Amino acid sequence: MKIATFNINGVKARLPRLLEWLEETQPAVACLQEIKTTDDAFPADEFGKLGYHAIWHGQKGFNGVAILAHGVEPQETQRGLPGDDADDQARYLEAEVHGIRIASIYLPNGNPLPGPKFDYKLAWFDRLRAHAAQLWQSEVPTILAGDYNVIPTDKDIWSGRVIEEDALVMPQSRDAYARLLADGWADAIGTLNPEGGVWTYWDYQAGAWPRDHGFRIDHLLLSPECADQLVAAGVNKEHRGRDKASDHAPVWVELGERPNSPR
DNA sequence: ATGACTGCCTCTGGCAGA
Repeated sequence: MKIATFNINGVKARLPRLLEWLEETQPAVACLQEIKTTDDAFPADEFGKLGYHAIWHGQKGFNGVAILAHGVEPQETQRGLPGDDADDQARYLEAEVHGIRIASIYLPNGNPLPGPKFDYKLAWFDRLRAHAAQLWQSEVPTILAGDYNVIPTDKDIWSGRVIEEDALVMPQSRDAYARLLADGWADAIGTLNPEGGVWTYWDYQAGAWPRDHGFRIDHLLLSPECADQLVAAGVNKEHRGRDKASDHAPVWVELGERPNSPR
């Protein structure tokens, strides 16, 4: 079963690209971020034509997350990240699909820093870790998928020098991400590509795409029950090069019986 | 090279993104 995450940078502007990606790669579940639409304008019918059921958490103008599931209704388990009643940004949605709990996460960017946006990012990270610990205790197979807005190490960016003062690489951001991994969550792409060099984002500016000046900020973190089932993971890089593409590429994991696992 | 883009909701320019 393939589970994917895709920061689409506007579900309405990106709809043809998104639909063709679903048709071509056929993920069982797709987590979307930055849908940038209010709930009433979410194009659920278009996904329905391809057999996908959807839940979504929208917001006017920016942010917004969704979960699509092929042939089955996602069973929503959480809308909005717990831990701060004053936080009204649409950045977290969670559902159970085929017995797997799946979160679609759009972690705050955090720039500029220092300042309230960076503080919000770090506080959001703390809340995510606390909620993830609760999910862990439930022992339901879980995948925390989305745009974490963290470049985990210098192996995850084309050049470590270019954005050294950026919220994506600051030690506080990297430490917060590392704490999730230390809690036991497995970074699927990172685990299978220890040498690094895998990108999920290329800026629209400065010829970043044709020069392959990218970095890795979209992650799928797996609970042990899911990590044991991990057979492959990758990036649909080619989709980044198409007309009117998102600045992110889709990232996916394939779960199933591992051929070498003991019976 | 100090440059370079894109979407959104219009206050069609300012904000947000990364």
